[in-house]
Order: sequence, then C-alpha cells, then structure tokens
Amino acid sequence: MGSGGMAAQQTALGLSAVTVAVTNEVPRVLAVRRMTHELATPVQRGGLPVGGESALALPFGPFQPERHRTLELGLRLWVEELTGLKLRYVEQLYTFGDRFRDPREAAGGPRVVSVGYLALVHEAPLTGTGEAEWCDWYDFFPWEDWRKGRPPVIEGIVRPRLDAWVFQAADDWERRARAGRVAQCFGVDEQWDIERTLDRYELLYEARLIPEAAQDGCLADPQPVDEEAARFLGRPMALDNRRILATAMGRLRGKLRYRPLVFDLLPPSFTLLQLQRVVEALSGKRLHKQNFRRLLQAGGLVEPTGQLEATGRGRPAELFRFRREVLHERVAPGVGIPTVRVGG
Amino acid sequence: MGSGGMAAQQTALGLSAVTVAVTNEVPRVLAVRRMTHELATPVQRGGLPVGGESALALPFGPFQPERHRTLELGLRLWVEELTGLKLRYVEQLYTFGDRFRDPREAAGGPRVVSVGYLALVHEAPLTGTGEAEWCDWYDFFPWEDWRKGRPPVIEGIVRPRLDAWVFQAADDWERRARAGRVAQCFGVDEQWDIERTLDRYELLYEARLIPEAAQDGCLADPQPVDEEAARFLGRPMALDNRRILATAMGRLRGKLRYRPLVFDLLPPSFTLLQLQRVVEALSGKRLHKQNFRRLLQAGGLVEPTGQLEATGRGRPAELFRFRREVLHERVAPGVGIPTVRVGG
DNA sequence: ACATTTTATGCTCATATGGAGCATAATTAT
DNA sequence: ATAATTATGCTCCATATGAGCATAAAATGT
Repeated sequence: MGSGGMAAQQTALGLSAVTVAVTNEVPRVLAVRRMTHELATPVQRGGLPVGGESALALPFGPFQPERHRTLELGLRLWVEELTGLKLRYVEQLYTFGDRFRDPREAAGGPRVVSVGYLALVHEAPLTGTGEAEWCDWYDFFPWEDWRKGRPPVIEGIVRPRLDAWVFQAADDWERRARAGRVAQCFGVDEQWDIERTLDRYELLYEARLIPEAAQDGCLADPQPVDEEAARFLGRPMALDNRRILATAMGRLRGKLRYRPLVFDLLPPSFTLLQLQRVVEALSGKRLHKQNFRRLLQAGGLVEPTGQLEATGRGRPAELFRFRREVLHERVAPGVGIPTVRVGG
Repeated sequence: MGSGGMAAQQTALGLSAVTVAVTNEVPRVLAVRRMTHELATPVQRGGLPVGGESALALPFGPFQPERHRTLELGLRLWVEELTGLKLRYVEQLYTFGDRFRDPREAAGGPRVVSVGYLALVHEAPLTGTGEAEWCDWYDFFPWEDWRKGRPPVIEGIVRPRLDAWVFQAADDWERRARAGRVAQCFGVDEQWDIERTLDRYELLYEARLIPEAAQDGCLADPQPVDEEAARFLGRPMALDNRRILATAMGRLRGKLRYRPLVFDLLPPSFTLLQLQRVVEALSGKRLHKQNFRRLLQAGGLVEPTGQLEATGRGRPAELFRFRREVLHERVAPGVGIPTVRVGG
C-alpha cells in the first residue's frame, strides 16, 4: 500500500471469521475477548465499555501473502490454529473498509480493511492457541429468534423506539421512507423474511438503538444512542463486528435454501428431527414437519443408514446420512424453508 | 501491510469495476486496453498475446485510504474521473486475492488483492481522463446469450470438449462428479439457470477451454489449454478479470428478480417494451410479454407518464417512469424473470 | 396387558405463482 | 385497404408449498 513514499496512510488487510456451530438447538458463534484499549483510543464512546474492560470481537488476523496462497486458505489456517477446530464449509461474505471502522485510525492508525468469512464447523472443545469462546448468536440479535413466536422485544422495545424515530424525520418524504423501512423490517402485517438480518440490524443502527453506533466516526450527526433501549437489543461487539455477524447470518439463512450447508453442521449420521431442529435454529422459525420431510425426500438429500437412534423414549428415529451424490444430480439442493418472498 | 520489517511480501489493495450499461439491447461493459507487459512478465503463456500486444482489462485503481472514506466511495470517485460517467447503482461483488492473480507477483511483485464492484450507468460518450471503451459483454461469454435460442457454440464446442474432459477423469468418482457438473451447467434436459454464470465459467476454466487458465500460477497440473476451442469461447481478458465479470453478471441477473436495478440502466421515461428488452438483454432470455407486464403491474413498479413515445411504426407505446415509492411499499420489488429454480 | 408418550408417515386441500397461449385493439407504413 | 407492429385483456394449467387430519410404530410406565 502507500505507493507514494509520502505520509500516505497505511492500509492493513485482515481476515475476520464468523465461525458457526449448532448444538442443542442453539446456533453458536466463536468470539474472543479483547481489552477495549486494544481496539479503541479512550475517547468518549457513549455507554460502551471504556478503558480496561473487555468486549467481544470476532477472531481477526492479518492476511499474510507469503504464507497464504488464497484469502480463504489464509483464514482456514489461522482459525484452525486458533481454535483447533476443523473448518468445513467456508465462504467469503463481504469486505469491510469504512474509515474509522477501527477507532485507532483517528489516532493515526492504519485503515483496517477486513475480509469477512463465514465458516461452519461441528462444535467441539476448543484446543487451539487462543482464548475463544462459543456464544449464542441470538444473544447478539434477540429479535431474530421466532421459534417461540414473535419475540416480545419487538413490540416492547423495537417498535415504539422506531416509531419515534420515524416521527423525528426532518421532512415528509424522509418520514415516509422511514415508515416504509420500519414496516418492511418489523411490520406486523408484513411477513418476516429470515434473510433480511442485515437490513434489520442497519435500521436499528441508524435509529441509534445499537450502542456500536456511538463509536461510528463516519456518522456526522450527533444523535446520541438510546442506551435504555440498547440494553434490550442484544450484546454489543467490538467495532463493526456485529454488522459482520448480521451479514453472515443472512447469508447462511439464505443459502440453506439451495445449498446443503446444514450437513456441515451435523454429525455424519443424524435423525430427521435433529436435522430439522438445526435448520430451525439457524432460520429462527419453526417448520412444518411433514412438509420439511416431503421436501427432503423430493430432493433426495438424505438416505437411511439402516440404524436407529440410541433412543430416549418414544418411537426411535431412523438415522440418516447426507447423500453426497445429490451434488452431481440436482442444481439447487437445499432444505425446505418457508420462502416468504415478495410480500404484497 | 508487511508489519514486520522483514522481507515480508507486500500487499496491494485495489478496486476493480464492472461498469455496465445497456444500449440497443446489448449489455455493455467498460474495459481498458493495457499492454500485456504492464500486466505480466513475458513468460510462456500459451497462445495469449505476449509482449507488446494489448489485452482488455477491467478498470482498476489502488485504494487510497486518505482520500476514500469507504471502499465504495473510492470506487465511485476514480471510475467517475476515468470515464466522466455518473455511476448510479454500485454494489460490492467479491474480493479476489489468489496468489499469482497478477503474474508479476512471481517476479517479486506484491500480492494484488482486488475488491470487485458492480456499477450501473446510462451509456454515454466517455469524457474522462482514461481511454476506456464499451464492449458487448456477450463477446466475453458467447454461451450466455439465449435470446435467439440455445447458442450453437454449446453443441458445437462446449459439449464435445467437456465430454472429453469428463472422460479423461482419473477415477470413477471424479468422472461422475465431472459429468454431473457438465450436466448441471450445460445439460440439454436441465434448465438454463441464468444466474449460474460463474459456475459455467469456472467449469470451462477448469476444463482448460479458457485461455486465461494457461496463466494460472496456482494450477499445478500442466494440462495445456485447448486453444482451438478457446477461439470460439469469447474474448479473453487480462488476469482473472473475466472471472470478475462472470461474478458481476451472475449477481446482476440474480438481483434483477428482487431489486429494481433495471431502472438505473434506463432513461427516466421508457416504454414497457424498452424495459423488457433491457431485462432480456441482461438475463439473456426472451420473456413472455404479457406475463412480464402482469408482474410489473402487480408490483406497482412503474406508472404512466401520460405521454406517448415518439413513434416509429406500429401503435405508439405509452411512456412510463419508475415509481420510487415502491421502495417503501414492497419488500422485494423486482421485475419478472423466469425463476428456473430447483430443477428435478 | 394397556395406556401414554413420542416420533414417523401418508394423505388431502387450498392457494399463490407463473408459464403459455388465444384473441383483439390501436396505430402507422405502403 | 392491407400488412406490419405494438399493446392489452383474459383464460388455462402445472407446480410448489403452507396447513391440517389421521394413523402407525415403538418405547416407557403402571
């Protein structure tokens, strides 16, 4: 970077990993604890932890071209080192490079550009070099889990605050634009599109209901964050890491439809109910069992192993495995998820 | 980059633009001519132009953190400088960072990591500082234009060569995998999924029917490129630029379904037939006129201006404009494209 | 043995979507 | 007038899928 030798600002290119596993019907994501002073200069940052406190962050490592033949291999390498996990499916998400992503930039630090990746693993004890931990990803997005019905936080916190935000709009066009977005993201009559996690996060962010917004050096207007609301709107993360997480969640939910990603989160053999529970955990919605199986069968995605589950009580479930051949047979092998498309 | 002062390899972060316009029913993409010696050391590169010849490349510029607040703004800035065009819609595609993307790396050059962007514009004379030119994007992908039916190059060149490639597979599992991919990408009975442009390009690349594969420093195996076939498989581009283009094409085709992107390629008012022709040009397929309009109407995407087209012959068409309000009303406003999903 | 619980399965039905085609109207060029 | 070209209304049908009813199979508990 900085081809001219001048005082050109440096660029640091790194890799961020959203590592996902599902156990006991809860989707988990890998996070590390970092001292906030590692991340930010001690400027005023609203109610965020300051000084020596720790914040959750996604594992992040520099990209080392001499070691890493590709970006993806680089990410695999150091995440596997860090955690001792074997990464299964890995996919590039998005590259984040906004000014002041990392607040240290304001103090003369380099611009930190980060290529975000989604990685799927089987959850296992962490044996690597780092001190990472598994977190329930709905702790970061409590409005995204609809498995027990519409989360109360939506009516209790989100809607009232967003309605106020709509009302505060400067002019009428802006007000209608805001109202439309709120309706699309959190409307009662509208359908809940499980894939639009990023839209919803960004709406809450813009409405200053997410504490990370306080840190945002790009936002010129001085609207303070609603700390009261923020306490109910999930665990904050360092920098823009929750945005990266929201991106990952949307991508994963979307891809479940037409790629057999779930099987990278499951053991080699599993019952159909286990499979359904994993899909439900990720998509945040309950599924209709018969229809789910109808689609699995139609897609030829699984085949029986002939064995039965080491049973609890009730009729023992048959064990299935993923039919790898389906990858050569079908164009879009995915598990059945309510499609929700095009509300109107 | 290169935080340790050692002989650590440098990383150069740049931005690549796929700038798309549609005129006269042909989708065009902006390319620059570069001397190949700017791009590659004069090593053996099969039948590719060597030495002082020129190759087409996507506009590429370094990312300058001190000037560019975000990656996207950086891209807008220098593409607008280069071309004098006003970019409408801009979207990040993917970040490319494989070793030897740029062959100069083998001679000690930096690793060139490039963030690819899709940009939509109205085609206009180029007034900027650079010497860019508009190219028909189907010149790069002749197998992607199905508007006049299945392109003869598929039966004439693609299928025979791919069938041979399937036959050459080392073992039986590999052979079946290859056969499956060929069937999915170019099968006769399978449906043609307009979005899978990248899959198809990568298949041809792996089968060594694309001359750019000759340059690929990552490919260990020494299979030569089929130059004979390559002559019929579109214009080559520098480096991995055709891969970036294929990524853009797939993304754009996909997004047409659920985002009103077409209107960023059209003048403020247009006839419904013009609109349809642009969608057809991009998707590479003919559409059923009545159904297309049925969906437009149902979606409330356009409204009549009251004026009629300055007519050629035939009944004069009414002029329409995009209804911006639809963005606040509907979740997924897109134009009707045959969905093709899930074959089987 | 029998009820209860839990899971698996088969089947039906209503609805939404969209692909395809027929028919007709409106306008201009020749 | 006739042909050509474009616009428009309407029907029909296949498919996908959301939702529900009913029943079978196996294990646990009494």
